[in-house]
Amino acid sequence: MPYEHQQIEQKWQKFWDDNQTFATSDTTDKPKYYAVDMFPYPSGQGLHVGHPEGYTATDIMSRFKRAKGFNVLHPMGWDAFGLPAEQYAMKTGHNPADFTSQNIDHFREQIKSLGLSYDWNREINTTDPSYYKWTQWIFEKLYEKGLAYESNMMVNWDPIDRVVLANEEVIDGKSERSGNKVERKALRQWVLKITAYADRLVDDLDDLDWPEAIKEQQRNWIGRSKGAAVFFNVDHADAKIEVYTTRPDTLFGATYMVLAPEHELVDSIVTAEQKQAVADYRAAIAAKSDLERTDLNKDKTGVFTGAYGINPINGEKLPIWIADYVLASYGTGAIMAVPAHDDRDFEFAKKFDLAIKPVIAGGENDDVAYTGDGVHINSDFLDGLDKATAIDQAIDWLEAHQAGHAQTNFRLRDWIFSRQRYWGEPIPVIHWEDGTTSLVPENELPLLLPHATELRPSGSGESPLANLTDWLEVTRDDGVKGRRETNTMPQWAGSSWYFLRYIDPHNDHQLADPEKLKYWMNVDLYVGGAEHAVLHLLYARFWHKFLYDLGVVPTKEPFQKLVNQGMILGANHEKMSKSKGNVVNPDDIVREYGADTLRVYEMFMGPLTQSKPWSEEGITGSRRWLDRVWRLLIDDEGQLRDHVTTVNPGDLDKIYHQTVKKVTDDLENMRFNTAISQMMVFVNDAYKSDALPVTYMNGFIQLLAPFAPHLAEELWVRLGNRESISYVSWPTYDDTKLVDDTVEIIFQVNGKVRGKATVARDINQDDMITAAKADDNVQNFIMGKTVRKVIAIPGKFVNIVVS
RNA sequence: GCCGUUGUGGCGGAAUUGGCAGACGCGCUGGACUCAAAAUCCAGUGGUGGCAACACCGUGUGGGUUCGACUCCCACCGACGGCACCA
Repeated sequence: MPYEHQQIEQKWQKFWDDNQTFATSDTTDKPKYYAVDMFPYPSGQGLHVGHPEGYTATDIMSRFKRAKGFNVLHPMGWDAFGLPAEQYAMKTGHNPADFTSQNIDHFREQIKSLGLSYDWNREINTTDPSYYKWTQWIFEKLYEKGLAYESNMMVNWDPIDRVVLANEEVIDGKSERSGNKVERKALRQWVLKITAYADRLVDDLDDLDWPEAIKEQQRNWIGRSKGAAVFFNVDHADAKIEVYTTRPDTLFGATYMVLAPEHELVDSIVTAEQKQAVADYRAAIAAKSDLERTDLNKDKTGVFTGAYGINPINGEKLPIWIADYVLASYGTGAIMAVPAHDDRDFEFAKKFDLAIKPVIAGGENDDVAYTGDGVHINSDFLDGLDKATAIDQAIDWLEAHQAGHAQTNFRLRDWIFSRQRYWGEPIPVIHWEDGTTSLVPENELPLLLPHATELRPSGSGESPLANLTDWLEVTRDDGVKGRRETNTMPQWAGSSWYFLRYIDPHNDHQLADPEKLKYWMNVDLYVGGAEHAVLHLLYARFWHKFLYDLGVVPTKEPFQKLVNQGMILGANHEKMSKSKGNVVNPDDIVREYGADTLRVYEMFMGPLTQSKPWSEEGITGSRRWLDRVWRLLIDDEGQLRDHVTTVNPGDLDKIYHQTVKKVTDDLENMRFNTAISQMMVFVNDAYKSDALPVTYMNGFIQLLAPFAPHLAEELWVRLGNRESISYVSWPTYDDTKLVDDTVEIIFQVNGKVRGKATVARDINQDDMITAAKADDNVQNFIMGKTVRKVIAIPGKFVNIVVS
């Protein structure tokens, strides 16, 4: 009887369901292990072959840890708010809730067909009111703590989808999602003060077991920079300009100043003669998109305001310019320019013929700014100092003369949290006609998203909720009328805390029980794509730290260990896409080869973290191996083969114990590909053996079970064991079985292998050297030469150095 | 431009601490089984030379350290990802 994957996989999936094999208890004295997948957006496309990769990895770890005696929490859920559903609803006239629910059913069915050991009792859905009640609750807490505020902001506006995008969602001036060109537009927005947590978000990265690349991306994104604020008086005016600089040591080299065109002081300092030029320049800048101001335009522009600033350190008059290479949104929107030692200032100074004054020795070349370290010159009390010392002394001087102070700045901006969309969590706020704003009372949460049969753009830039009058308009007991907030939350909201809800998914009076949170947090393993390096992972860390400050969660960080799975590419080494025709549908693979084959193949392709191309031959190879495992134990009639026996002739002792050790070690380190290859070696050896000791076969099937759980359950029973392998304790190995009495040592001459010999394991150095010198081929290479040195490592090799 | 990752047979990849490069799989070649084929089982398979023993070359390139380097150091080249006037 051949290996019939369909029948076997259905049988065991039903068994796990019927027996609630993977339902997780909160009350146990076992150590815990919490493994989470980045939950998917249930798109209409269904599952992609990339999904099972990460899911299989966490599933293998979960099954392994169960067998190792851990209480494992391994849940799944749906990140189900999002723009595609809204767009589809607008097109078809359906409600997003209805087909989102269909999509979820489809996703769940597909995921279940992969044999993943989720506790489905804990399934969560961000669009479920009992879930988003708590998303809204967190928002209210942020509001109460002053971390959620309204602001008129220049936002990234997608004019076609009519949505506001976060900076992170804009790539090369286009919407990451729609590809539409993004414009600047001023809109009232809800903003979360993530910058209040900037320092902690940088500092706490150090203790996390995350890929260095991701940590570095977050550090760069937050962009902490240390420098100084310096105050410049404006000549003949009652105004003071504050600039930010990381190089206060070059203050003596400042030759001009620049304000961002939007800077609030521009109007008050501009001279009559320059008024028109400045107005023209600002008008020209306002018409430009962000893309045109940055990426497309490397050529510097600007105009002189006619005003002068006074350098506090030496009283020099510096012309004040406006230029768009200075950003209003960073620092104070004003800089002191030191063209001798800053590339951008240098370029600007060259173009507009401004003075260049070196204050650091080392810049011999007049064609570029010298940005390196060196001895300070032309700098009065800083002369002769190096960069670090000069920075410290300059700051001391500024502080002593009330002309400035040390200052830390961040690139990170506050998080624009509102979207002009229907299909998101309603922001639980009411704007009253008396001008006040209030939260929806906590006991009235969740504020339900009203059911809408037909979604239409409001046309005003507001979300479609603005059309739903019944929902929109409210009246207070005292007769004052109000209007609900029509903005909804971004998709990042629900995904910023979902891993907490799995811990206590049905709690209706708390986000989650603190005792349960204390037991389960942190997440021990979090697996997902690297595309979430700064978006989701930064927001989730921010909310988590906020909840930590509130005392809601017991840990400072949510995810102790993060692993990014690599991408599965098409067979042509390119990213899978419909247009390239290289998409592989997991349903087809599961049907034709089975979920176990898909799992084994995706884990065997290469290291989890690496991108690797799909191969049709590869998947058949994995299937062939599972067939081989089946045939090793089961004969053509479907009976256990006779050579599976209780006697042990000993020929598999070493390879069996080696395999247990290697697979165990590899699993601890998530090296799934090499674990599988070791099991292949074992099977190859087992095929050559006349007798297969049943204890070894049991142990091998246990090693296989995390990878190919259905097949393993089936063979486990056929080997005469009681049903269900999931909680049988993991096999152990015997160190003494790993070593032979004899070892093969190699003989080298000048580091090249010239011979080998099998010798007793405990041979001493002298005997090894004697054996080496006696070797015929070694003789050929040392004869007639002087032996300079002999290196002998017992049990490994002898190296004879001759000349 | 800056930051990060990475480079090994025809292909995916292994080599955990500086110690036999290429485990395992795919592909290919040969053999067994078969009327034949497929499937399966067994064996071989980095390149060059040689009947062979074996020799020489070989981990992106060029140098270096070392008895010994895929592994460590320096310089460079290519691929991928991120950031990109952040003062």
